[in-house]
Amino acid sequence: MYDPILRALTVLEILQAREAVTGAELAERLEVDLRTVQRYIVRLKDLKIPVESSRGVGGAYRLRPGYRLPPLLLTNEEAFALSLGLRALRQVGLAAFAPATQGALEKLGRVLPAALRESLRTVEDVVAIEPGPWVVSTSVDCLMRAATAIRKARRVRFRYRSHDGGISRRQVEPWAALHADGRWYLIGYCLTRKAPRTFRLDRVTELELCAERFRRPADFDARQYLAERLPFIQSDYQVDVWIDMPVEEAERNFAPWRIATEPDGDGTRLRCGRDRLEMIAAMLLSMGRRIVVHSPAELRETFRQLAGQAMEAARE
Amino acid sequence: MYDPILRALTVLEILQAREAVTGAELAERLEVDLRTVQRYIVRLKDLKIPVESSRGVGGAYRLRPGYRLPPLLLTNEEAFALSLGLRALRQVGLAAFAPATQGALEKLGRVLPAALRESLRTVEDVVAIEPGPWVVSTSVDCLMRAATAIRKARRVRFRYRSHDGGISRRQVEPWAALHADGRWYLIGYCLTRKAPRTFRLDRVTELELCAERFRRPADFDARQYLAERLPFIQSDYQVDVWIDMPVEEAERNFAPWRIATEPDGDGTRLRCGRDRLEMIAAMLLSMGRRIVVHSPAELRETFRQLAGQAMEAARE
DNA sequence: CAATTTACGACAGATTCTGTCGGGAATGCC
DNA sequence: GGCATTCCCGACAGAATCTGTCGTAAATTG
Repeated sequence: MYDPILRALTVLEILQAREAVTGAELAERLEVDLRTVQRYIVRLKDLKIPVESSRGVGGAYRLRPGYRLPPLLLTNEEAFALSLGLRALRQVGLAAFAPATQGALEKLGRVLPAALRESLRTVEDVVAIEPGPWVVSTSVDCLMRAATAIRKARRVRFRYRSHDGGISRRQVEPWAALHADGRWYLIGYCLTRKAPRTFRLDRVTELELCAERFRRPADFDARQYLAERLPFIQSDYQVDVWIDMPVEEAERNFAPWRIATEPDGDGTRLRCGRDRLEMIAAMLLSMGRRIVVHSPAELRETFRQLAGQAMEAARE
Repeated sequence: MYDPILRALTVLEILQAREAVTGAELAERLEVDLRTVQRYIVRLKDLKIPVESSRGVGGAYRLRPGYRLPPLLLTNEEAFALSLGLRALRQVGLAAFAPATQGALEKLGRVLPAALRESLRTVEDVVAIEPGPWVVSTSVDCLMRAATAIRKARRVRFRYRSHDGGISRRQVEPWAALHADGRWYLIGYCLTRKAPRTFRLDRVTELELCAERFRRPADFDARQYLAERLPFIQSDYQVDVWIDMPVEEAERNFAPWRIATEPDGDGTRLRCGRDRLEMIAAMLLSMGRRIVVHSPAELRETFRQLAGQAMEAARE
């Protein structure tokens, strides 16, 4: 065989695959004379390929360490975003990703040029992100499985702890995974309850993918669905009050807090589920508007108590 | 120049660097005839290098996608974390990073094996993150400059819009950048005011690095500092009340909301800055504990009003 | 010091490379 | 359908590189 181009590329290939290789080994592999091998080495060196060589006993040729992996071509901003993004995972309750984020950062650092490695280090050393106190920790594995099931349109089954502590087994056709207000939610059709349901992923355990597939409802908008359902997530009380406030203003004030709004005369009807009434009552008071309680009856009692406390505080 | 090995490697190099390249361009670059270029292409194909070619208008040579860059060795979890992290940037007010995150995702996709590319796509297609309504948008450029200045211990100067709307120019020795409660803060020594200061990055414009360097205070703990200062950030009122609640419980309830706590007899002294008193008054009421107002005087009036409103709501 | 490995110039015969020429296929646009 | 543009390919003869052999040398290790 007499093919110089092929041989040159073969030498390069062998050098990338082996830690070290002797001239004799290359000669045998290429079926050429040792002198010819030496010439190929010189050719590669001429071509700026960093071949290193050592003489004497144990002597051999090597490629300069790291040469085998070329750089990943990211911009400075992209590198910054990747690094900061890994940090921001704590903000969505996924601090458990820490080992993976550390690993990813190290590996990225290995394939990026020095300048971009600097950006990674800047985020690492300088920037801090504090998750809010309402952020709930969620299993990384659980989220990843759920996301995969959604993508592959595969049913899932899991144990679910509802808000009152009861445990049940569910089988679900998962439609979407979404993070809001510090919690991860899984939305889908619950075959166990025969209705669409919203599950908090921090209450899900033993989530497994089933073999069965399903067809997702067409035009399903997860954000919209959750925005509508979230006010009524399982709670001890269903609150229903009227407030003397135009619906546009009410929307602005209440919708972000998962309180459903609906026009009602010249005011607004507010509805939501809550486990405790003090917070919602206090919040309504802070608006400084007239309020009419429709339900629950306990809410009137709560207001009576707040009134007493407020009078006392105002006195002293 | 007559050097076939060099030419073969040059063709390969150009193909890796360019999306597509015509025979004419290669011929010009290599200073050879078009026919020779065609032969080099055939040689590379013979050597199993996946060169693809198209004829006619817009015809050119390309390397098969993905061939140009070897795989980045990430685990599935790491790939998921990287992708989800980019999504989570919206949770810290950095939606403006969107072009960079898109670019980073595409580039990662190019260097990852198909299975991991699948993980990237899963996050892209399936997972949603909704930032809370209190999250404030912040300039990416501003944050990156600030972070760089901190790392290099370089002074910065910028225009600052304080909470009451006043504009001032500041020169600062930046110590830390930190995200909390939906906002980015820059902590440092303000040379203009001759004291440590905390700035909200969304109120900073025209931030530039200066040539001067500085020495950061030893053992500066940004988190600790911010936790202590945040309750008293510029506000219209400085609230000071006592609540009949043990300090441990008070810590649990109030510290997360940027309210400073301090033991006081068998209760707790609470202090914080606030622009409006209704919310803090309502929150205090919702604790159902006895309250004593130290300041401001207006807070007593606020409680009186809340009492009236609560009585009215309890009635009907 | 001996054995082992890399390093290199010179020479003549062997082999590849190159431009030119002529002919063809595929694609997109007017 | 015609035209312009791009890739595809065999044949030929002269130009250029490649190869093994030979002799000589440097560096390393035990």
